[in-house]
Amino acid sequence: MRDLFLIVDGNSLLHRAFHALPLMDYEGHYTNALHGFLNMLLRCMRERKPRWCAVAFDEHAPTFRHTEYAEYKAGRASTPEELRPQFDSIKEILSAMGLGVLSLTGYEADDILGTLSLQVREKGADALLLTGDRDALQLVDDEITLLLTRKGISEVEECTPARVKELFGVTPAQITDLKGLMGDSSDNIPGVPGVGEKTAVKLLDQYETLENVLAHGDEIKGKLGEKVRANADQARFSKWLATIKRDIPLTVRYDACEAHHLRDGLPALRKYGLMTIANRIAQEEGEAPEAAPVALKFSDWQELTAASAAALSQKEKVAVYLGEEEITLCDGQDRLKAQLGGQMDLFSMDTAGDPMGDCAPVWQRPVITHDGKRLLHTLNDQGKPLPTIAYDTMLAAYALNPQEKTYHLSAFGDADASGVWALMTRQQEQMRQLGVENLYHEIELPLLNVLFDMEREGFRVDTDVLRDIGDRLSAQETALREEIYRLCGVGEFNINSPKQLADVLFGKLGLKTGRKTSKGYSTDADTLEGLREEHPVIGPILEYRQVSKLHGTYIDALIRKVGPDGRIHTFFDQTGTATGRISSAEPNLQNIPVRTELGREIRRAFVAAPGHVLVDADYSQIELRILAHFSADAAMVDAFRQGQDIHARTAAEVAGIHIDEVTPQMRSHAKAVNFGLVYGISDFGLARNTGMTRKEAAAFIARYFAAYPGVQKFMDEKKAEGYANGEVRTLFGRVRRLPELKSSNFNMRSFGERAAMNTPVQGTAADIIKLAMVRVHEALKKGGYQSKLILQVHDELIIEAPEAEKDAVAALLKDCMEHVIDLSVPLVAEVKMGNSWYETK
DNA sequence: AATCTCACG
DNA sequence: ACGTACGTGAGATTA
Repeated sequence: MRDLFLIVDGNSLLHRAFHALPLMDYEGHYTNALHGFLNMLLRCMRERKPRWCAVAFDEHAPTFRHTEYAEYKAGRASTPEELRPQFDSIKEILSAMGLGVLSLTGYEADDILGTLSLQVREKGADALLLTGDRDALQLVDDEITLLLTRKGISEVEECTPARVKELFGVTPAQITDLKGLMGDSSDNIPGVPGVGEKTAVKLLDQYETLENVLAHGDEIKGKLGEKVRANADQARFSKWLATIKRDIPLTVRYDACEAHHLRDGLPALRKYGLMTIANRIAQEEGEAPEAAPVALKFSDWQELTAASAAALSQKEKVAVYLGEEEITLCDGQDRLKAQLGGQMDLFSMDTAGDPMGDCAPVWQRPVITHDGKRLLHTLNDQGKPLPTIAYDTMLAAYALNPQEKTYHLSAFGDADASGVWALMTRQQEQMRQLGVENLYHEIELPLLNVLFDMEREGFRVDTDVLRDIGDRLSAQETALREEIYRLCGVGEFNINSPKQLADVLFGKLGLKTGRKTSKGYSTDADTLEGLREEHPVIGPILEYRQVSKLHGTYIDALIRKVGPDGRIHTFFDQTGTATGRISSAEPNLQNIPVRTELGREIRRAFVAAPGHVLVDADYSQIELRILAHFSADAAMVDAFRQGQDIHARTAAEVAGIHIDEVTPQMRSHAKAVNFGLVYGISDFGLARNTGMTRKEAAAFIARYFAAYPGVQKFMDEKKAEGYANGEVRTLFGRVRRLPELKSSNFNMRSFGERAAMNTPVQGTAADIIKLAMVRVHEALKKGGYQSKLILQVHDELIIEAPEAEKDAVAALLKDCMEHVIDLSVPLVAEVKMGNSWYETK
């Protein structure tokens, strides 16, 4: 088999990858084109196994003169802001992989493809071209094959001379002649006016080349002949424009294009956060993946035995990583490994009946983990002693960037204990530089243990209550379903299907349509609410939606989650949100219904254990208080210091009246504005939520800012800060990066601006309640209480307390929450107690 | 797997 | 002019 040289049009492929993939960022850098490009390139190399590979790029000569050529170039769109830096990155990565990176001043990538493919053929090898640019089809012959990307970059099509003939009706060599005649509007090539594809193909069929067509111009009859003769020069120029150069002064060192050193690119790939690609290459090279890009020399892996574990447990700190199939330990020097299920594994780490035996001590040491909460659960489930988590690389990674797509260890390096150790050494300096050490040490790390305890405790649920409600909901569902079919009179259909429902409402019943979705017309509650008066079926549909949602999400699903201990153990995700909030999943206990009476009934099932009560405290208006603190706006600070009804005060300020004169409607609008402020206000959003017109909303906002100039200043400052630094911060220094602000897309930028205004507020609230949780947890332990924190819902904490402790614990909880930090306005927590969550509202 | 809808703060 | 309120998770349908 002949050797193969893969030659890639870097410009074409990178552009296509950029537009085909959504923007993603890694610590403020865009890498979407890198991802797409490398995946495509590596897939191609895996399939075709070329001996050499080179990637060509445009390198424009500086233009001094205004030439026709420069004019033609100007017709092309310039490179987007987010893509430009990715060109340097890809060149760096490709060079590191030992692949050729080719460019020549004054020439474009396709000229390099043209010239190099010819040189390769002369050398007696085959050339394989990879590009998304159909112009390159002219280069195809029996020894030069072209792979053309399709559907963005997800597929490639192999183009042989026969295929070209099929597509264009001419041979590859005739493509330039074809373009000379018919032109190409996408490339600003004029061609001969009035000559289209059909005519051009016919002419070339007869005369073979453009030159021959022109030479026999007088043979061509009628209007066509006139046009060809009149535009001969323009046709020649067009052909020249369309012709890829095949003789540029290019010298390629083949030994610098050998495609067998991909592994050398691993550090560069990791540098740009391209972990999936790096890991795949490491795996393909059939070696243990390389150590993380930090100069740390680990000795070889040793078997984890009683003796070696005991030796390691003498060390001050040990990194532990619990993999799928193995557990690994590392102290920065030695590395131990054991297969789970083997003789010496996690589950025999302590000698039965002798917890201080020679294996156990390793759990008595402070350990370094990646997702220590998970390790604690595993050990706890096995009845093992629980170590102190001295450092957790997952939480540090979150403090460094709360917007990673995943926090799996493999996304940061090699997935074992030595990877954890190496990651830690890297992060410590990074956290110092970013100024998030305090956030990490004082809030995130201590919170890990609090959340572990909360997950372990769980929330007691009375399934009889749930089943009872479930039965009632089932009956309602059936009745409503029948009523809906009757009122529609078009037979049975699936009410849960937005598509079928829209067909019935907007098609068969002819109701007027509202908002559009990507598939059709929206049938969401907002839209239907507007149609309530139009047709009697709307009411029952809305009710049916509510009932079936409650049933499906909060009855059946919840019952399945109750454990043998009669309690639901949620999972608190400490690395899931961009703002610093925690989220709850499997099941989500942070969205249990409360806003409607029917839904709120479900909270009757969330109960305290016998002899216990629930102590529930929630912060009053914490986000607006934070806004008052940040903005130092006199009127807003004053309102909170005086303990006024903030929404009524807002209405009064905006209307310029006394607070006692505020009507319920005015208060409700003011409330909507206050919500809007926290979300990053816009007239559009406010109008959508209040039913005002956009103009009215804009006027309302203007009056608001006139009354609260400090708030306006704060919003402006946050936006400016976002643009200047590419990030905003919370009161505790938590960082959120805002790459959206660099986008050329208006909507993306607007989104970035709203996030710049919202994140400091929402994120500071998250910081505050997290710190309060750490304090409450600590205070309960110190006070010797049996009471346990069991749930957090963003601004609300729930403790399950023995009857005897309830009053003391209620006071403790309120005190911790209100005094966790000193702001310029008071923090207020309202405490309620009851036997069920329903009763604490 | 993506989309729509809706539950919460 | 553009067209979304911020942050989440989950179930059902559809592709």
